[in-house]
Amino acid sequence: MKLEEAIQTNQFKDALHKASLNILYTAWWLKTIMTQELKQFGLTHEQYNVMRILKGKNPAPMCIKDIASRMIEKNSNVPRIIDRLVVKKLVKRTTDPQDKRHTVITLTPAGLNILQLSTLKIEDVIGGKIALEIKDAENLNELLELFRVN
Amino acid sequence: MKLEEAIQTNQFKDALHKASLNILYTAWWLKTIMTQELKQFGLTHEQYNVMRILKGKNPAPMCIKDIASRMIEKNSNVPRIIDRLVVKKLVKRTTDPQDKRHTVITLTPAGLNILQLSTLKIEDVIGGKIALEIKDAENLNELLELFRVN
DNA sequence: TTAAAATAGATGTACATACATATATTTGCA
DNA sequence: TGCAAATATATGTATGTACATCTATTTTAA
Repeated sequence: MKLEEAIQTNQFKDALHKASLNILYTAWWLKTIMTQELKQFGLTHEQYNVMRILKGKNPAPMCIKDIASRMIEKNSNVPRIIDRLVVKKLVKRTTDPQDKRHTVITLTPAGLNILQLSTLKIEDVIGGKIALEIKDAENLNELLELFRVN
Repeated sequence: MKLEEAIQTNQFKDALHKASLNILYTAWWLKTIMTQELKQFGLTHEQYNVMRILKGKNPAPMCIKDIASRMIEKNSNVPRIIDRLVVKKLVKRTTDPQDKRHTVITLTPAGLNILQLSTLKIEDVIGGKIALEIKDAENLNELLELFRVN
């Protein structure tokens, strides 16, 4: 859907203003697709994101701070997202005996399993819904980096 | 800041996967800048967005549904955002006598004033922080539309 | 003409963000 | 050594999203 149709307006100050709204809308659109797909696994987008980060180091554990530094949304309250994953027994939380300030988190086998299943599904859907050539994706990445310059 | 640095990884499946994360991160980055600037006016990003939508029809009132249809995030709970603007006396809420199902909202003079001040500030900051040529912005808009095709 | 369906909005709950503050532990230095 | 500062995490509150459900009003069609 075109942006103008999605937000029922074509009153943009200029192309930069429109690009700002377009980025916000596209991010919402993408999150919504992922949220829909993750529902069948009982996961939220953010819980999935934390689990993917954990998988990057698996089977080694990660502390809260290291997880947080890899989150897309930098103000994510990681301890509380972990709370919910612990309740579902998808991760395990223990205190690092080397430094008792650290809470260390590891994926459980059940967590790893559900992560693999949901990742297959997500990649399937993303690949199927998003029809962007490699060349265009690379170009998009460059423009987004430029957008954030400074 | 480069995406790789921002989320402390360079493990992307392909350019499309990277673009997805890049869009989510850039949206978060942009919202954060706006949130910072709006703080001095006691507004959140979403409250500001609702007020801008109201300004588009000002001085005519808008009903909740019409406001919602123009929101970027389509699941925004508009009645509750309005609640907070009413408390701050930035908008007025009345029932439409023509159709009592409709709640109609208008900007107050105070609301219009704060909107104008905050818009000046926002445009200043956006213009100052985002160094994207018109040509690049147009290109970015095209790629985002392509990203959402289907 | 009146009862069912549609429409508009309000409200409840779970989860998340933004941010301030509190607590526990470790480090560093006088 | 011992205490202040730094570090890591937890927790409280306001706001917002996602979504289900409830209420009030209007439209519709038998």
